[in-house]
Amino acid sequence: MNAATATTKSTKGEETRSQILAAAVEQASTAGFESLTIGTLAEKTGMSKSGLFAHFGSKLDLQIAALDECARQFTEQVFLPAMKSARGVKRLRALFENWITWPQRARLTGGCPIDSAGREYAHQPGAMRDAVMERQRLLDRELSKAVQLAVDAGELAKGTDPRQVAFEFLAIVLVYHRSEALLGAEDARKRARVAFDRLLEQNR
Amino acid sequence: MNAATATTKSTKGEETRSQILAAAVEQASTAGFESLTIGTLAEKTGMSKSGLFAHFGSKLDLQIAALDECARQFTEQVFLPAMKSARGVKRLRALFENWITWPQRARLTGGCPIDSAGREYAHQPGAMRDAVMERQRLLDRELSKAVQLAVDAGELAKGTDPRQVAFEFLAIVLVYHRSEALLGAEDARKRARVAFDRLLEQNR
DNA sequence: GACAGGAACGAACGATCGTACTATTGTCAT
DNA sequence: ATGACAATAGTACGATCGTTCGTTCCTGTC
Repeated sequence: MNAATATTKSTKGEETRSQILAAAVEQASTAGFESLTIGTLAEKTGMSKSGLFAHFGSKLDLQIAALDECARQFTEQVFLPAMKSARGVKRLRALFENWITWPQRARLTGGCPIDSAGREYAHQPGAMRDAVMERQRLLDRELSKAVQLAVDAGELAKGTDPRQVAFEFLAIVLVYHRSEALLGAEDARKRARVAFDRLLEQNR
Repeated sequence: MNAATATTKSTKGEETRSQILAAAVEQASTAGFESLTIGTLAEKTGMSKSGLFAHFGSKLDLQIAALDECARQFTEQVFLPAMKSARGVKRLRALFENWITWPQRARLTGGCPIDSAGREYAHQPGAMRDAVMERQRLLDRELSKAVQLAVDAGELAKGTDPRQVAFEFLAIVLVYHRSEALLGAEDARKRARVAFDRLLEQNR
């Protein structure tokens, strides 16, 4: 590799693989991970079924790879940027704002894929469920930690239960993503922000 | 029909049709409406594919019928019972409590099918989406109305925005159904109730 | 320029999908 | 009891599913 893509070493295979995953993530965001299909994905990427299939070895592996890619994008575009804000309420706000604007910014026309995956596999045992719940748990922990930091900084009341606040934080995010289609993104966002402000206010 | 099932007139056909729908609702609650399959459903009800198919005429009609059945059960088991409580906060509480305990009471092992449908079709145009969103809108309106009654009764503050409260009400319900699988039903319910109490408190 | 290895393709498989037909069974008013 | 009609079964169709296999193409090394 002489002077390749500069940022990342990438053999040809890795490159097309990530193209496939990009298509898969978009598909999953609109119609869910269960809708991922070798044939459809092959058509969307202009490949043959077998050529695409070879990158993963099984449909399940493809689904899991797509889930990982979602998590990676979430970390990169929602979580890490928020970490640049000062710990405390400011960071919580950044996290919230990044999160609810993420699908739009990332051109995930179908909304938050994390939401999608959570609902799809919550009640269906298997490898996907395990993977989803592990991610979900991690996210919950990080969220609680961010709340705790706000408490430590004295920006939220001493007695605050971080996990309860994280619970309600997630509640607002979920209902936002749900209501977006129903109320329109604008109204939904306004309501979500009002709810979030009150959540912070309440625990101040 | 001499003295049939007493409560409902029901030809043989209608009876098996409702059996099919019962199976469909259960299936949809765990794996979503998109997972409904003529073959699987036929096997589960002990019928032939063609025999089952004849009841609906198309898969789409089957899905819509299953959705209607969900809505019917919701009305019957969640909404109407709450209407027996005195209007105001008491009724809101009943609505909330009935809602979060509904899947368990109705043996919908996969959680709230309304939640399922909302997420599945929010971003996918078509007849199912239209049907889901119509139901969703109706529910939203009824919920807001119930909140308004609490305001009128002086149990919530004068300036309260009923639709905002309905929004946050729904937020808690959604996150509850999501977290149930993650945290266990017991913890999730506790957190949901805390959140709900605070929502009421806040607007008092 | 020959060669190796990775990457993509084409064709085919058994299974299952939704749906259309026809035939058989069951139910109910007369 | 019989005839009409609703309810269910049987069979077959084209399409698509995930997957396998053998072949071809591309790329970089000696």
